[in-house]
Amino acid sequence: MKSPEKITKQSENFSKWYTDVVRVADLVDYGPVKGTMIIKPYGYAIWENIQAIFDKRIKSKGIANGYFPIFIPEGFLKKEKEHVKGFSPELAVVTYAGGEKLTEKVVVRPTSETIMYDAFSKWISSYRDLPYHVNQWCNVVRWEKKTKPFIRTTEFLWQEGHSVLATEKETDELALGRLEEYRKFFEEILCIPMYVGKKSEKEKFAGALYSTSCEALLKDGKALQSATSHNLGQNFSKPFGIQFEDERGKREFAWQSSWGMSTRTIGGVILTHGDDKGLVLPPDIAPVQIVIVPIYKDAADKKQVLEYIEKVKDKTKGIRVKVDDRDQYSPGWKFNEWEVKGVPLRIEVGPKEAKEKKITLVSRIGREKANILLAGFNTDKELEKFKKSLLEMAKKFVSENTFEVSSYEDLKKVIEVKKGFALAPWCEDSKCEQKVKDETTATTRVIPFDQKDIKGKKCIVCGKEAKVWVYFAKAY
RNA sequence: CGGGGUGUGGCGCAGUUGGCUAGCGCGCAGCGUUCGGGACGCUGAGGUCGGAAGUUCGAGUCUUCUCACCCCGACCA
Repeated sequence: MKSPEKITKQSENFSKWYTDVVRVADLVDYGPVKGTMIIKPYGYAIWENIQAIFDKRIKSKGIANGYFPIFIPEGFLKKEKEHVKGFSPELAVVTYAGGEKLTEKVVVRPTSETIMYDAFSKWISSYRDLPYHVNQWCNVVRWEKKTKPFIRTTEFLWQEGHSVLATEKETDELALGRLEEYRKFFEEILCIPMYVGKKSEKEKFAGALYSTSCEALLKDGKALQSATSHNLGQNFSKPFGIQFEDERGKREFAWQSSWGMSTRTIGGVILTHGDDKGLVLPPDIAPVQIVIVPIYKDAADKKQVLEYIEKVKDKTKGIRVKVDDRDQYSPGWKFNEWEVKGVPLRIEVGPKEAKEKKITLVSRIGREKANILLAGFNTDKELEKFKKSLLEMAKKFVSENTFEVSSYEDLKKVIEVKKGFALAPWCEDSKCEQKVKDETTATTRVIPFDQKDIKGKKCIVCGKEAKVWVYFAKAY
């Protein structure tokens, strides 16, 4: 309804700034159970926009949606031993239901591999059934110790896509293809540049052959794993018995991939574009893309201004535009309100504009006021311009906060002083990775796909021959 | 789980060595004046002070226990 509260400055307390923004912009409220979050209509509208755009992209690849149960027999999780080991500390388990103690405990899904793959084993029997894909939009529950709205919550919303393929090669291609779809989505729609690559053994998904990820560099220098795509190999098809007969009649275990993106993405948007004024939303996902604030003193002005606004609205067909004609708030109050809420463009219309057939256009970034003729105003062009500068700003920030390092001292400096990403030569030994984590709390984020020449480089931790370049950063 | 902190109307807070009708700002409702960068006046509604037990003639205030949340770690696709 109203946002009278001030937002803590980013430089004072970044963490407080974040929680202030999500609350004051009316995105969420805390739920009564620790770590849960109520997504309010304005926040949910952002998610719906993300869903709508990405869902369309999934379907354009010929992948349809399905829905699997939220309850999973506990035994399913146990079939893949790394998977259960990875997830058991954070499971919510139902032991009592319908007034009775359950003979087999039921797990609230933390992810759906197991319940889906049990079903797949019944549905797939021939190479003609492959590739098989299904995507689902749903909620999952992970009982995390430390939570933060959108970034890490006990229950969150996501899409999880699951693919079953015949060969390793196809699975590699699929997994990488899906990751590239995420990367494009983040860059084109959310204006967030991503580092993409492979996860280290230590950081991979529990049960995967390997994992790939999109990592964002946020305003506080931390990394946010924003979407992942895994090659699960035959790790699940074997325990779940997903087998098919190939062209020659030979029975083979299928290859699998899962890929997902969650409401965490909204946290990434806030932490990439937000400023001391509040949210800044990329136009494609903004619930309100343009807000029109009428300005008038008396009834005669009001009539004239509102009539003129109808003409302005003719120029904004097909986009999400809102006219804020609430009388109880002053124009200045409304300006601030919609800035907190991250609306990309604002149009101010008063008697002057109405008379001169003009509008006053103000961007959420920059905020210089442009007094332009209505006839020369093109919404698509303006929103496109906004998007472009948003992405440019984010790209600039990422490149300014990514540093190539050649020594352990440099790495520490980047993590602790400069607060950013460090690209470092690494021997791929998890002991070295662990040492960095123990001493700096930074972890390996991704081994980028585009590897520069590593010949002759030494691992910054142990000094032995380096095998890859890897990004280190503190992670959310 | 370890360290630190906070719980008092919707939000932010004050409340003295225990003392009688628990205050303030914002927000909310009504009326009036305002309206080009968070307007103002008057009137009003709203709280068993996180919970439990105890000490006391008397507890927001003291004691013990407990719960929740926040920050920093640990843990965690």
